[in-house]
Amino acid sequence: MNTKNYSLDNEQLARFAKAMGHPARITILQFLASLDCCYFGDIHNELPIAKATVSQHLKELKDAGLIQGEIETPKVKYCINQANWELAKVYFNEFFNSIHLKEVCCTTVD
Amino acid sequence: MNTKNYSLDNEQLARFAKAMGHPARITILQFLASLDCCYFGDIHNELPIAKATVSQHLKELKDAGLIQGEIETPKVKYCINQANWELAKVYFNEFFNSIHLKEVCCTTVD
DNA sequence: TTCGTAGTTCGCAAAATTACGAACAATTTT
DNA sequence: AAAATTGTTCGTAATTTTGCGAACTACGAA
Repeated sequence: MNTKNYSLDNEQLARFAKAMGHPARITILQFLASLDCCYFGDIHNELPIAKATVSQHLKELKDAGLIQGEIETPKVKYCINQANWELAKVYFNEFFNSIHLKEVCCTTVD
Repeated sequence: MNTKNYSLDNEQLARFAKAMGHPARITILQFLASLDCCYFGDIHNELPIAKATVSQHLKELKDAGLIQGEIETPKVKYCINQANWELAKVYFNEFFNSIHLKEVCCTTVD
């Protein structure tokens, strides 16, 4: 993204989080994961957006490594990328569980 | 964001994920959580970016509900919003754990 | 060969994100 | 009163994101 130095782990976690940062993409991931496997058209049917936009969201998920696609002419089959899915799961788990909150320090939420 | 209808849960999860979708914000959250509490200046020292930009990132985390701030003149104290932090934890856990992958369906990652 | 199906890519527009320096407030110190 | 400290807000710029329709590719069917 830029040349600022953040840890690689933080960059990877941010990349996963960013890919999940849109309701359409969350919906796609849940749908895909619940079926194990399906075609573009099935995904498009689940979403209230144009196919060009669905295609873009799928590309972003693919670039982030969370899903993978396979051409089965004339259709395109999509599924979860299991290895990276497990990786993301580990990253988020570590992120949330390595932290043990002790006290509330700020009382105001301005 | 727009008027498309996604489930409220998906919108909430996407909102949390989006807030986590930048390495600077991941760094802030980890730092804050490791200390329980600290001041703006401490956060700024951890990051390779200008204070105005840090302030913007803090605002986004606050808007997403993940942190909270309190003025302690002339400083500003920040900490994790514990209730929403737990909520996010639950959302991500459910998202990743409710899913049981069975088979690999796509072999190609084009 | 022409048509239909299934998706991707292109071109565009609007909006949001990221980043910075400068200006500004609010208090404390000198 | 003047100066220093601590952050936020403003104005601006560059880039990215989101979204759509239209054009395009690739294949199979009529």
